[in-house]
Amino acid sequence: MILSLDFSSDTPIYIQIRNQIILGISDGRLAPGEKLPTNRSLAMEIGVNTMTVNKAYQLLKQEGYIITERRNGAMVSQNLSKEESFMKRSHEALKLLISEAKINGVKKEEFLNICSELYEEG
Amino acid sequence: MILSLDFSSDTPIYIQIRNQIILGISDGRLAPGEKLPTNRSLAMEIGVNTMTVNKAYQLLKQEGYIITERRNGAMVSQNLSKEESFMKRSHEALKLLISEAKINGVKKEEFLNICSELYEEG
Amino acid sequence: MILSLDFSSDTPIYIQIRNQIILGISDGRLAPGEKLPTNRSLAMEIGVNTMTVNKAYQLLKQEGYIITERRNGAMVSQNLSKEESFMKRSHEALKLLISEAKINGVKKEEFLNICSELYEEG
Amino acid sequence: MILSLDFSSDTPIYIQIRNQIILGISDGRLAPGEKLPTNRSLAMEIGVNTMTVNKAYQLLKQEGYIITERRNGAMVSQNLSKEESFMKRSHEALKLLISEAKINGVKKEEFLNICSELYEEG
DNA sequence: GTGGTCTAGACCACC
DNA sequence: GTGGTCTAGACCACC
Repeated sequence: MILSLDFSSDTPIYIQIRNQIILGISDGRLAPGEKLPTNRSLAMEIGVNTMTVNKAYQLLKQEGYIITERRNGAMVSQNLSKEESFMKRSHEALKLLISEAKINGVKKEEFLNICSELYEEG
Repeated sequence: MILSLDFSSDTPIYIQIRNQIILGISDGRLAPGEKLPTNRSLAMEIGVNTMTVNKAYQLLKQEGYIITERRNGAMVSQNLSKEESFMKRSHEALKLLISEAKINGVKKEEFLNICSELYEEG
Repeated sequence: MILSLDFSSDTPIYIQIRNQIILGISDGRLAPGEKLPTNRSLAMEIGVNTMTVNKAYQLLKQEGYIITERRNGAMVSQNLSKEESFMKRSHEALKLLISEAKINGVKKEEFLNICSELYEEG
Repeated sequence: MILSLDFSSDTPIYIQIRNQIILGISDGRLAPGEKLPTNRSLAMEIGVNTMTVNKAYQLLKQEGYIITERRNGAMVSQNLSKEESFMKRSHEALKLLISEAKINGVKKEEFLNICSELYEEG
């Protein structure tokens, strides 16, 4: 799995790493139970410090997307949480995105179609 | 129009101001062509530095949501439909939200229903 | 407020800092709304790296005990969360402590008395 | 006696083994004088290294909960009452738990009731 | 001035 | 060998 990072972005690198891994899980490039690269190897590969990778993994672990074991490294969580609270948490962000879409003249049907396609994609 | 800010949030204040104004435009509290408060008066009202308001306005201007004229201050843009720039900007964020929803077990129908409701709301 | 740290302990320093601050809030040495030292000043004072203090503050923030603002530094949260979920989270740790007490011949009344005293203390 | 371990927990395996054995002694599943499995058999059973079991046993021995003899393997200690050493060891942990409970709005009566129930349980 | 992020190293506990 | 912690620096965004 290849991570595409933008070092000049405002989004911190560890957040970008987190986001990329979430996208990977969502579209199936990373399967539940699959091992992730070690801190060191991923850090080497993408040219960042191990602390930065560690921070991303800590966040993903805390969010329940991965688990880390001292002996086996990190792997994608096997029972992804079906967390009811998720939509509550992301409600505000979604509301903002939809408001922007509306202002930009995106009709409801159109917006739902885009969402539908993105959902199918991965 | 009242802006609700959370000073202890991770989201920078100028981004919060921007977001609130976008929500206001979307739900009709701010009409196209309507004048926004001056930097100074808004800064006074919400208790922040004028530079912070200025930064929010600059961002909104750059995104095409408002127009600023030296004489008249800022006002909501009157032709707001430019789908393409929006979809380019927001595609990534929407994709991430949908990916997270999927991983958390939110079914497509359910997600679209929520979007539909939020679209109707404001 | 003075923090007593044990650098030779197995408990990581950032956890010790967190624990000490929780104790301080509990016994009133730190009042809700009170400002905490800045990362830098606390780090200097106790002779650790700013990252270590930062990690402790991040944890306390995430647990809802403090809030951090970029401009004002960190302060004790003003509405401490009355979180119902707390006893659920700490149930296991309490169960273990009580089991140890029992094995060591501490009678129920005695244990409750100790708890009662500790509760009054701070 | 079955040990339930969580390999993805932050708590080291040898500590989890120790804790489970303490819980077992407390609720009577393990009686004073009862023999514990050998290092090797327990290690096999739960799928860990013998060193890990050994470390747990060493800790339990040091805390006075079990006795190890070269010939007979390990067994639950027959005289388990040494209040003082326990209270010294656990005082700090209990104090912290109670402080957190207080901050989270758990009243003293409520806390004592929960302790009382847990004490009866096992 | 503040918190937040990041680097290039290092050491340690666990297994 | 692995993740976790820590240091001594540095720079940046925000305000």
